[in-house]
Amino acid sequence: MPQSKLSVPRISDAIAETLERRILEGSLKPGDRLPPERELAADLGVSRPSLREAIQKLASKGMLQSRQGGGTFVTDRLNSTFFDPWREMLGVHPNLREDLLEFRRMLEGQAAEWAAERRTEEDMIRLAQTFEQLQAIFDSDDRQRQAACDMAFHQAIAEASHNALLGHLTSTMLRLMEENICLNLTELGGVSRAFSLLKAQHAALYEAIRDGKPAAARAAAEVHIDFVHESLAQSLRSAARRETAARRLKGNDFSSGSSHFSSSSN
Amino acid sequence: MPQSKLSVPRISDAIAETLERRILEGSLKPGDRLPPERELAADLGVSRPSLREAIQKLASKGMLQSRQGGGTFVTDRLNSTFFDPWREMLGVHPNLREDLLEFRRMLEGQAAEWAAERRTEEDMIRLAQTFEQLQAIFDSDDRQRQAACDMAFHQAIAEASHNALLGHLTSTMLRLMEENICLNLTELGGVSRAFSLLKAQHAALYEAIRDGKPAAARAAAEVHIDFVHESLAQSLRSAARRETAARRLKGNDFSSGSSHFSSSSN
DNA sequence: TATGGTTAATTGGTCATACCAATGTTTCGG
DNA sequence: CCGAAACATTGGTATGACCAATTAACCATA
Repeated sequence: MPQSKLSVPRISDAIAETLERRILEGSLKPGDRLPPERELAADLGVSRPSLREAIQKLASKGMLQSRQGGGTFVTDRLNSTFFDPWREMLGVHPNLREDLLEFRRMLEGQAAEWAAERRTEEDMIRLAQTFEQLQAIFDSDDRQRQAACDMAFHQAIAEASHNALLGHLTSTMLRLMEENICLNLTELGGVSRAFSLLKAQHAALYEAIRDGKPAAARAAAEVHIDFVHESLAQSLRSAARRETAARRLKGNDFSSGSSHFSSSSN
Repeated sequence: MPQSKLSVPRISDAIAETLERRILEGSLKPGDRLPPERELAADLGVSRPSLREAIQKLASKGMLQSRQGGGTFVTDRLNSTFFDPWREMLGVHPNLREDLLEFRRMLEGQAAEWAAERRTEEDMIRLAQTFEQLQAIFDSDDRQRQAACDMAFHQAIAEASHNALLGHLTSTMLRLMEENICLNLTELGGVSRAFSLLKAQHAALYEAIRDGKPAAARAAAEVHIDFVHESLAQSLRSAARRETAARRLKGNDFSSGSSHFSSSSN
């Protein structure tokens, strides 16, 4: 039993590390097929379940992918996702996106309501600043800055609600949605009417808070989120359409073992 | 064309998804220990190796961690994303408790409303179980179990709302308030009338959800939290009085975990 | 020869069982 | 009351087997 090195820590971790190193070193190139599990397990001197656990680990990191009867392959996109669990889950479970937006609707509605009740002079100064920046930046094409200003505005509202929990959660949530916001703004970029709608919604929200009208503020916030929700859904649908179309064009190819670098990028 | 569908749903993936969902919804709280692998595998109707592969996946995502001989635990990393800083702050700034309760009012109100709209048969079964346990346990004197049942009841409502974020946050928040709940129940222990009030509130909440009345459910939840809020405030006041009196008699002592009202703004 | 279908080997997916090692609990002796 | 030893629990690893999907080889037919 050759268990000289891999014994004390978990074997599967050691295996995963070995494979990961081979991949990163280039010994296993993207698209390559690994040796059969039985053979590889024998080579490494471990049992097949242990090897499989290691493979599962790497597969869940997106570095490997297996096809039953086909083999296990090194994936070609190494870039993404070994980050925030929530972030990853948002990608994996699209229904969580719904939950998140629904949750955000509640959160921002409540924040707007309380902000309209409780905003101080200082709050109003900051709100006015972020609001004007937001309205101004929408005339540019810098989606990044637009998203940043949008987040700043909503964050200012949340803090004007003077509930620390609400402020903190809003901040966390906005960070979680940053990509979505950016995507959404990009998608809406072509539609100038959408932007004027957004500006109107922000204005309604701002004025309701400024004028101390809680119910109106909550309503404005909810209208805004509903609009975001709807347009985000449209963005995703059209993105899905594009992807389907692309897949239809591309067809399928694959070669065994040897180097075959046709185009096939994402 | 062989198949363009999913490449056969691997059962380890299904298991991982199940566990993941339970964690996100709060059924498995951070810090919880899962059942033993053999037992859990039997419960899920799968083999232990498959279960282990699923666990490895989640472990590599940082959601679980295992100790040989000890068990497998849900990481509190998810938890800390939202609340870790808050736990210690709550000790230092008691005024944050106000924010927390206010926030809880919103959260549980919304959860009750959605639960009344969306509860399934399974939800109702679990709700009925936890509800009956809760009503029964209030005749005993075991504050720990009372608090546990109370939390289980509210958690069941949150999960019946079918919003993963709401479920997870409720779970986290309840854990954060566990001490308060215990303290509050102890304080109310002498007042038998208070307990009957609590039972009535729980009953109203349960029945509103059962009968599918969202507005009534939200109202019942808010009434309940308002009552908790008020009695908790009284508890803290009387505790503070006792402490003051004790200090006057004894000089110094470190009372365990009691509240020191420091100034602190905001 | 070329094409289509069938067969057989390869390979990942799942399961059952056994044993080892670390941990936690109980019990017993001091 | 305390500490150490015995025991039970639980995750870690290994072996072997069988199933299902894929791939490649083969053969029959046009």
